[in-house]
Amino acid sequence: MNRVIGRLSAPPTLADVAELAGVSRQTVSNAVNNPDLLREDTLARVQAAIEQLGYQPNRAARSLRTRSSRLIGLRIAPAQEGNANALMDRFVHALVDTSREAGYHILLFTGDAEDPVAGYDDLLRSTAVDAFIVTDTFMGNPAAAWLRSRRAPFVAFGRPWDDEHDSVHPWVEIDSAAGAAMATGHLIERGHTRIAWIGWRKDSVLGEERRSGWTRTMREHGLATTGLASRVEDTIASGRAATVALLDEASPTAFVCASDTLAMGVLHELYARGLRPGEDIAVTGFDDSQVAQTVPPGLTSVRQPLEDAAVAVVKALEGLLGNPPYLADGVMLQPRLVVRGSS
Amino acid sequence: MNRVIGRLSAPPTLADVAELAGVSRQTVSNAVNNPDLLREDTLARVQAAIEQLGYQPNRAARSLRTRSSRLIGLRIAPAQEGNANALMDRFVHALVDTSREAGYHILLFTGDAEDPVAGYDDLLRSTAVDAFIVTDTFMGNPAAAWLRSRRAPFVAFGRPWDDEHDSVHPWVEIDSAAGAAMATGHLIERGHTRIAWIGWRKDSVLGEERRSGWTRTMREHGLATTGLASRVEDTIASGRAATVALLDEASPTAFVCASDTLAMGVLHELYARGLRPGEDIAVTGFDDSQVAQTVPPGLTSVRQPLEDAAVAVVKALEGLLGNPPYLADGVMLQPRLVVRGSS
DNA sequence: CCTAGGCTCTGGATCGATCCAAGGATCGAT
DNA sequence: ATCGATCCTTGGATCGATCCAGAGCCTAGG
Repeated sequence: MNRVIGRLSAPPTLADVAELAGVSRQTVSNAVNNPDLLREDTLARVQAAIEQLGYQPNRAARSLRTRSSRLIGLRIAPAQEGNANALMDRFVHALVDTSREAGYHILLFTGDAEDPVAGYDDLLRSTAVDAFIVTDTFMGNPAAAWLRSRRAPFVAFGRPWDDEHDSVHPWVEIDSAAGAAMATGHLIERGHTRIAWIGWRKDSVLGEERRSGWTRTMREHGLATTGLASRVEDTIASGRAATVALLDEASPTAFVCASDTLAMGVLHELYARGLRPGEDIAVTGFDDSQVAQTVPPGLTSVRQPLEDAAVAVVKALEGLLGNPPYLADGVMLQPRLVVRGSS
Repeated sequence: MNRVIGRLSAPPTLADVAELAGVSRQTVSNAVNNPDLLREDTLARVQAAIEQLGYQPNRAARSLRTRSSRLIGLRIAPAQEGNANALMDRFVHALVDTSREAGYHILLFTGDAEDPVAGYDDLLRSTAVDAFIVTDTFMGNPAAAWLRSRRAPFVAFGRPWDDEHDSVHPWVEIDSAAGAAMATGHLIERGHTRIAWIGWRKDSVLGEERRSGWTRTMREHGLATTGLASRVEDTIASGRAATVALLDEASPTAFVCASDTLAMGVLHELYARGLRPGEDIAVTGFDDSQVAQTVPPGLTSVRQPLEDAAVAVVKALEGLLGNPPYLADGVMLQPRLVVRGSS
């Protein structure tokens, strides 16, 4: 059976529109890009022709001439399973929405596990994207330093990770310490005094940042922190192990965790002991993941304003790619606490 | 303070390579696209020049000439919160990985809520992408029918949704009925006989599909289904309400759910009643979401082979975009059951 | 009446890669 | 030595949009 497979019929070009409207190509181009250069009646005629033919500029041709693709590269790290972090998903959605309004599309890519820079390099050299958004900067992301050395435009979601305070690229960050402080303050309000911290290992800048929010708030209220902190890997098993140790040695009545994953570790141990979160022991997480939203009785969690972050990122991108280019200031956003049954 | 903002220095062009290697542009082009047309020593010389300059073909120029962008459009629906479905995330990851190997990149876009076709139309008319991947076909997605009418190449993740058995586009689907059957069979093995079903409303084709897996398996084992089925919205609250009704009226000892979200509804009610999932009442979900993986004591769930699905989708795409184009057959993949504490 | 200057509009060149048709080199056979 | 065939290489045209320089028209001012 010989069946014709769908192929696009050739779309109309600028020249087609020009002919129909009885003007030159350049005039049509102006109608699209600089409408105020045209006389009113000409503009109307051209727009009618555009409408009639359903004309849209060919992206490849435009991109070739203007040397800009209106695509933004976003590298996505391998999906992690067995934890509760689905931050990226929400951020990507927000980003796609926001950048569409600014006339940009998001191009996804991955790289080798070995060479974190490979994917960036390819896209850069083939001039496939105008800029990048770099997300996991807190881990000392080598891609960012590399991009900077290549003078490639990019915006970091996360503050500059190195000592260089004189940052040469825009960044957007969410105030993690404030988030942890909120969670801690909330538990104190509820009458807790022995509040434990379960966070990441000391080499995580972001982890230490979040921890400082807990430490600060405890201190402000004259509460002791000694023996109440634990720093582990970001897995459920580690969170659970930390819970066991803390419960047995320091008998806290509440846990503030650096991630929803760790908080789930706490919930696992409570479940095993037949304790009820929110009634017997309070727990808070970080990220407001779907897990936090759905686990019974609901996990109180620090929600990051990813939608606002996306807006700020895109705004910074527009600055970078604008003419003249403009280097936007760093932006610090405030998270908020979503209170649920676990506290 | 006047600081130079990063701009890319102009990348080398084909002509640059040609000059360095002492050959013509076309020869360099052949070295890249049809290496076997060159004599061995010429090829080596050109490749050395390419290496030395770090040359990569300009995507815009290539795309303009060949009328193909090597980009695949993927529309992402607005992120849904408060449920447990994070299917898309895993699928997108798998897709990005797989399509990279095939030389494609994934372009994300969204559309208006009102006009589901708008985003497709723009990308199509501006020849921004070579093809689309359409994901939510089971809901009677109008985009698919529209794409077909425009003769635009696309692959559906999900079977053709309408009556037209003579499908004119490739599809990849996961055998939902088999998944539900697995879950049901697993519970029967564990000794359950009164196994309830909580699924989606009757107008969901996919929902009825999954339900049939439960019905069939129950029947095969001579078990009654009367009064044991419930069809509701895909929310935690609905799932919980259905659980209440079923527990009170039909006293099942196990629940098979059409989604992890509904299963979480069951867990919520069990939690409220002080019942322990897996010990007092067994529960299974669908999709193996992060929620299923992390909720204590773990939710048994049907895991879809999204990585395999991505591979099949990309293979079908390569067929569609190949020369000559080839219309791949529909592919049906089998899910597997991930057993956890809830059963 | 003439010209300067503003407003519109135009045609040719250009971006960088690939398609195409034809040119040159090489080789064996006659 | 000549010819044809094969293999490799080449310059010009092309994809569709935008940049650029300048042409035509009109009005205001001298």
